[in-house]
Amino acid sequence: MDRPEPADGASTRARIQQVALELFSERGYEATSLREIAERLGVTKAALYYHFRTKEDIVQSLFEDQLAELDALIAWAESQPPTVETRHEFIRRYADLLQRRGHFKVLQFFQRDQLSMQKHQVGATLRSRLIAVQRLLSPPGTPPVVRLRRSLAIIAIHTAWFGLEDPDFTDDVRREAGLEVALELVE
Amino acid sequence: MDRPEPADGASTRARIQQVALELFSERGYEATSLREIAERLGVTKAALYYHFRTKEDIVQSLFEDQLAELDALIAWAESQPPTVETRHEFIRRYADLLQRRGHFKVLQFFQRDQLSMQKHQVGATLRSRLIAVQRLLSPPGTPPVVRLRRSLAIIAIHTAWFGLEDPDFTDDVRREAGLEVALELVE
DNA sequence: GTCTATAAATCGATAGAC
DNA sequence: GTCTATCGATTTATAGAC
Repeated sequence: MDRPEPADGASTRARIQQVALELFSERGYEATSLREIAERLGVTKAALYYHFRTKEDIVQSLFEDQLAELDALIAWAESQPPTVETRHEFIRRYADLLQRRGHFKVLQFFQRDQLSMQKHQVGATLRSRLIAVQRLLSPPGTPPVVRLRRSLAIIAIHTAWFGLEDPDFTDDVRREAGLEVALELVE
Repeated sequence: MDRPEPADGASTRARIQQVALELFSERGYEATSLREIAERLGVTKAALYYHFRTKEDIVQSLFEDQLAELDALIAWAESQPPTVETRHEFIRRYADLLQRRGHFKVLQFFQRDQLSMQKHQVGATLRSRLIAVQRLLSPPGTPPVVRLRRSLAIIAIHTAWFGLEDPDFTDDVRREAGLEVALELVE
């Protein structure tokens, strides 16, 4: 199944993914051409097509791991009673998920380029999962103000990671602040 | 300065703006071609160029009014003492601004297509104004957790308008819920 | 003010050599 | 696995008739 890894470290495939996420995050998916990705990598456009069938395949590969982990987290939460303890534990696990392997970078790109992502299958799927998270925190019948607060709990974690400009904030500060505010919002 | 208005109601210029915002909001700025805008309007592409010099001019015109009002609001807030009363009044005025003339629709488009908008002058300007709002609510020295809460106050108003899927929510419910949560977050 | 026609550039994707 | 070369489609924008 796996291709052999070259001795020079990151595989070309992984380097394409890394550079693509960089450029997509700077300019947006639609405004980033395969020529630009290839140039920053020092290869030609045609080389990309050896590793990915289409441009869409590249962006899809960026979301895959994160989507699988999010699916598992949602499945866990749906097996639990809808109590405040479950919501607290969900928030903690969601915050862990985002921090692991820089997953928040993919989510930041998704949030800032939502409209481009909608027309791709992986974008529509991630969107539906985020809606599932909302439904899970706010079952039918939850009053509007409480629903808004619980929506903001998730957004608090996102904002802690990529909504605060201050370069003084360390990863630890962001993590702790996001958790503290999110936990009080799902009370 | 003003062009005479045709008798049939909305000027062609205003209809271009309306259709452009619709399509930009559906598919994103980059993925929307002038051909599509022209087709939905029932005119040819060339007609658009009589009313707007470039595609960028169209999107710029969508932000102009809102940017001017936001500038005025920021100027007002900067003339006030940074007290909790000022923050409360700012939140109320900001909520009013968003509701007036459907301004939240433009902001919704901006938020969902941030990356496309960054490379246009009007997008960079709006972004800098939103950062100014944050700085205003959280002067230097504000602890991270408090800063996060105050950032979320603005986001609460945005989310009330275009972040909650429920079609049962009326404009009044959204307005009141947004205000209530935002006000408690800037305490 | 709107049209037809077209210029000039760029894009995603493919063919085939090496 | 990467290259050169190119195809076909689409884009923003313009020229000039009406």
